[in-house]
Amino acid sequence: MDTETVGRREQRRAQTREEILAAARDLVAAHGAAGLNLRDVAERARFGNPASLYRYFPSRRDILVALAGESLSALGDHLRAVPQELPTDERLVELGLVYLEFAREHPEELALLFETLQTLEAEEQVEALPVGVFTVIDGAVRRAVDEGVIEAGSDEQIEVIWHGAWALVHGLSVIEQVHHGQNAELLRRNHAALLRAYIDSFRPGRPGLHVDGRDSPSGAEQPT
Amino acid sequence: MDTETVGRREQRRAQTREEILAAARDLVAAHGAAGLNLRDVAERARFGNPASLYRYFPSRRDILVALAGESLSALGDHLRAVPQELPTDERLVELGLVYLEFAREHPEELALLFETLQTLEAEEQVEALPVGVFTVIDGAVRRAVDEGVIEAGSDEQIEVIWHGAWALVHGLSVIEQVHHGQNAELLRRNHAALLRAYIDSFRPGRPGLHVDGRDSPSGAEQPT
DNA sequence: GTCTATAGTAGGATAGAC
DNA sequence: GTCTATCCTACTATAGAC
Repeated sequence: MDTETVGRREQRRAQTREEILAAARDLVAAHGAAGLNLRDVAERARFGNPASLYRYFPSRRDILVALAGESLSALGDHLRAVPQELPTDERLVELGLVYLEFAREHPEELALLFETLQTLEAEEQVEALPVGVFTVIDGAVRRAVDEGVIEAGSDEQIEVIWHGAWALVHGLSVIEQVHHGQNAELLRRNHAALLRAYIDSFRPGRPGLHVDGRDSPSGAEQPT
Repeated sequence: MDTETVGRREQRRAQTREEILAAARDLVAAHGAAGLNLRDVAERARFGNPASLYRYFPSRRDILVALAGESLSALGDHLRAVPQELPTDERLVELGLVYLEFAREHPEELALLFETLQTLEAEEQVEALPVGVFTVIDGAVRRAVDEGVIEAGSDEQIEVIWHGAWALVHGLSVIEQVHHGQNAELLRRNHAALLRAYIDSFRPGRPGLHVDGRDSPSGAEQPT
């Protein structure tokens, strides 16, 4: 076996895969994941017909999962681009705004990402997607705790806080999408203020978060 | 024209429409809106074939829009069932928990609702959907302001606060869906605590929300 | 590894009898 | 207003030549 030849072949192959995914990404951005069909992908990737795609991906679904992984990775790149040098609380706000910007520019990719997360079991998520991206947020919150910007007494509390932050930010992105006109603008202009308010609610000396831990038997009160 | 006869006919017709929607709702709950097809709807509504559906709805899409309207209406019923007598801040938390419960029990319907909101323009939203439901949340926040539980100086501020609350709650519902196992449970158990923290951040005497109003020229700082 | 051709399936919508 | 029958389109995926 000539390893160099194999290396070239594999590189070429990986490149073709990338081209297919790039074509698919454009189409998803334009028509949504549900509207993606292999004919268009083949055409856009300059294949004569869809059959060739099956040399690179075993099914349509695998293309979408790979695409979701790339989207998550891209989101991670954006988040990591937020300077470490920013004051910790401002950095948290900025991370949120970057997420919102990503959601605004790539709404269909983000929707695909959530759809994919939903259909995969926990272990499959780890296999198929670069879930390490989430450590960026976790790390930022941990730093805020270390520096005393926010107060948290346990890992679980930290987890709840950053999941809540993720929820707030993602929810804002969803609601921004369903609004049109003036209301959307008013809300968008106040995203940063809302993020600051959320962060402030965990500052030391506040009533704070009373986290109900993983092993504690008493659940929070549930309606009906 | 015998108005009574016409009345009966129309009532009968409305009832059949309801049966179709009920069938569609079950199928959407089971397989998602994207998976809904008219053959299954016809079968489940005890029609011999899909053709008859077109006497009641002009297209598949119209069925889905009508369904989204019913889902929003049902959500409104759940929200209105939260007792007015509760202390104002607890009532806000409870409204959030009820939303989360609804999202947990009817995830596909809620997804359809957002999908529908997204595809409709602002005026179409008002025409096709019972958007008055949103006044329940708006009203609850206004009462909190009147009672001094939270502080807000303008209608715009109130709007931002309740849209933020909606975002947080909806985001939590989405993130709950993509989590499996222990993490999901930890987060779910702390939903109420997160909602309380959010509400507390608008209590009087806090740094509070500095809302950037609809007509003010300066936007909040945006990343890059 | 790319092509042509096509199998196989499915679903929205309509025509027209009753 | 419900039925049978069917058109038409579209899509994933595979077979097999080159």
